[in-house]
Amino acid sequence: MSDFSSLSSSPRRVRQANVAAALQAIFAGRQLSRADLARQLGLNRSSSGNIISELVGNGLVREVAEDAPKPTRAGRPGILLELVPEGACFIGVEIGVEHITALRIGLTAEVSDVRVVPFDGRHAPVAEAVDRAVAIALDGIASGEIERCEGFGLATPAQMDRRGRVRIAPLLGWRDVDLAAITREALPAGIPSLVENDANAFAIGEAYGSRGRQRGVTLVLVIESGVGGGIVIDGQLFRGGNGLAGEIGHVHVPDADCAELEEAIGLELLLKRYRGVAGTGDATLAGLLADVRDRAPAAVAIAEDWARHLAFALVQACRLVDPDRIVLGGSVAGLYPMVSARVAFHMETLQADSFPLPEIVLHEAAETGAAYGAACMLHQRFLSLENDLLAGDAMGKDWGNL
Amino acid sequence: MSDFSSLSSSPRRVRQANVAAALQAIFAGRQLSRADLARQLGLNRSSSGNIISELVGNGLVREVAEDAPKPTRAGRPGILLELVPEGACFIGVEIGVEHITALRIGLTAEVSDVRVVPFDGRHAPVAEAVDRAVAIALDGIASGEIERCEGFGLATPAQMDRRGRVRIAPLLGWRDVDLAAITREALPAGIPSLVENDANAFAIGEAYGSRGRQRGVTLVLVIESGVGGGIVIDGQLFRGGNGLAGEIGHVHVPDADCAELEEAIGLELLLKRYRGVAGTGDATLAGLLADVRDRAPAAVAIAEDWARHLAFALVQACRLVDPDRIVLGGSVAGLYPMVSARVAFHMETLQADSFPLPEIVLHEAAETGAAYGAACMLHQRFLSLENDLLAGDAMGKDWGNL
DNA sequence: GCAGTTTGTTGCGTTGCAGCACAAACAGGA
DNA sequence: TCCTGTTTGTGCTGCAACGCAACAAACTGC
Repeated sequence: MSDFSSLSSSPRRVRQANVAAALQAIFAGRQLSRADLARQLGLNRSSSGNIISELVGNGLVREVAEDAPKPTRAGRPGILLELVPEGACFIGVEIGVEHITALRIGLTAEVSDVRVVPFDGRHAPVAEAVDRAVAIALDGIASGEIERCEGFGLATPAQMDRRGRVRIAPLLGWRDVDLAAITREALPAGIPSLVENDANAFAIGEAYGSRGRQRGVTLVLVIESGVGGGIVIDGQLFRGGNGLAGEIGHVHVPDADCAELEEAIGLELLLKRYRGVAGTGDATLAGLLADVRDRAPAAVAIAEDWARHLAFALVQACRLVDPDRIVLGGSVAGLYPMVSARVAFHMETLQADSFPLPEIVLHEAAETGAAYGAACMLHQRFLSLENDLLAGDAMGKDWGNL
Repeated sequence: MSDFSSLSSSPRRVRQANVAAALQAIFAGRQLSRADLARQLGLNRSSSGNIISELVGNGLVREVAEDAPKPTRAGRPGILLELVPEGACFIGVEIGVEHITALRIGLTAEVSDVRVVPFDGRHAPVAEAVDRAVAIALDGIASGEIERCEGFGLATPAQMDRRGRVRIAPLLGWRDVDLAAITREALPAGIPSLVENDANAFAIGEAYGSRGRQRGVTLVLVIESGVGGGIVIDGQLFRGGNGLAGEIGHVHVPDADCAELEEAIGLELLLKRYRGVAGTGDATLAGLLADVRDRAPAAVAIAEDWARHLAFALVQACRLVDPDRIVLGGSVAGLYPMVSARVAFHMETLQADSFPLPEIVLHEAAETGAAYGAACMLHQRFLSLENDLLAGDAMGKDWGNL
């Protein structure tokens, strides 16, 4: 039976919606006056002021101290408002194959602390890994301000449904575990938690980093040993029916010896081919990148094949998903800037009709991307249904895993 | 600059949202009592009754006349409510290559009138085609009740952006025309209009037909000479960045002589191969279907290749879009029931990991699918921001093309 | 016939926004 | 320097819409 209650509203919910909209608008605009806010929200100035006074009282919003850069317009200048960075904090953690990465963001979604701890994810039972992640996060990252902590997000290279149950995580050796429940139990009571696939989290983080939800469709690829992917539509993660949408790594590419994109452009094949031409044993990604940069013919040939395969898969994705932007992340994506022209060439050749090709960009700070994205998902939730702080009752606080 | 006004609310908007939610709930549930509605909407019974009395006054909702099937439960039985089919009407028209199809649906989204008129779309200027479509719709379909007409939707085999500007329509010979504007001008003032790609409209219609917006992801294929496609997410059409999402017809399939799905499973190749084996000249789709049904070996071979290619493309789509359901429409899809086992077999083989395959269904009534979908899009809009009838001002009535 | 249950309606109270008025703060011109 | 025009922030009043409680009505089952 369908539930339409989310569509209906009551006076309480009206206020809740407006408070949330106000927070999102300030987050997106960085600095706004009460009058600006009223215009953007379509509210009266008096209502805007009322909402702001409430948020200031809660310590989430403050007036900007120095008002030096007066834009010198006619009329009384407004008092600019901004989010208080310390007003809330959100923790994002990634359990990877070799590291646990933990970081903290504030209300402005800027990173205030990062820790990267070596961790052998290949031989770690679920409970142990989660306990370790929680310990790193709570003891190190959020030591002083657990009372302000509004969420704990966990990103892992695992295929899971939208309720946070892991179907399979080949890299970590997990299978059929309820990661959401395990995480919930490992945390102190009262901290909302969330678990997500690492590529999906990465995708959200990339789209979210630049000031809140932006319109449009973004396809994100994370290229390491495997190739993960995620799709973000208007700032919301698109999971598909089984939480597997965007899994571009398993898309077919036409080649003699490798059928899937993951095998064709992943780290393994790259190093295998590089070992064949580099001669000496220590063939690393850094070495390959350097050789390509120096235009060593054998390395360039490897890179051009990489570009061709990548372009082919991207064109398939454009036809099905039609993204505005494609973001490349992961260490192997470092190859892209040197062959971006080749990628564009192949894509244009394949796109028979002259349709606008999406913008392709390289993501920096790829190491912390997934953890940052997990934190951003909590931040996004906090700003969209900000309520319990104000209303006092617990409605909504217990948001499942989604 | 982003606009957050859609997120904020005011008493006016509260009522508007609740009225819309009520209409949607009644539409989805067919027959509800005031108390049922209150429960589904999370409102008080008094508010529910208030909203209903307003809707009854507007002629959109009525009490069910015969209350014969008493479910005999404890307590006073509720008075069931239903939508008034004649409360509003929506017109959907498809301009095809050979026909113009026009139909009318009422508030219950059931078709009340259909006309199919021969029309040579290959040599028709835009303005002429649109004028013809409008004439058929207004004179024939909506003759008596134009005052109740709440929308005119036009579906065409054209690639267009979300503002209704056609980039190119190869089958109709159009290029760079503002179809939305032309349609708006061809209509009498006051009738909201909407234009949409035919495959997209078909997709919406399929997902919408069974009682309002349903959750989940549906991928729709329309297989004729070409292969069109559309994606519906939670009842909303997903257009992608340039309005090209779901264009599965251009996905690559690995084969010697045809590179794209459209060529591999479209009508042309099918008939070409069938001509080669059937001997005599009049090779039709109906003949092929009959031969396959009779297990004629040459025809079965053609059908099995068709199944293999289709399965390959569907698996690619599953990896990127991950739909819950796949719907096959168009005349060529009639081949599917005879080879569904082959399709399933190939898909399972390709899906190395044992992930749940989506349900695949055949769509009936494919001829009127696009026109019906266009009408459904208007119906959907009417039910989601039903306002001007009640509020009196024109806010929202002028919904652009989207 | 009576207890128990569910429904539809009415009146009252509360919440939250809009509209209006007004003081404050600034730019520009006489 | 003063005055006009403009924009901002803040009270105050009114209104729209919902929740709550109470009650009559309608039905089942014992």
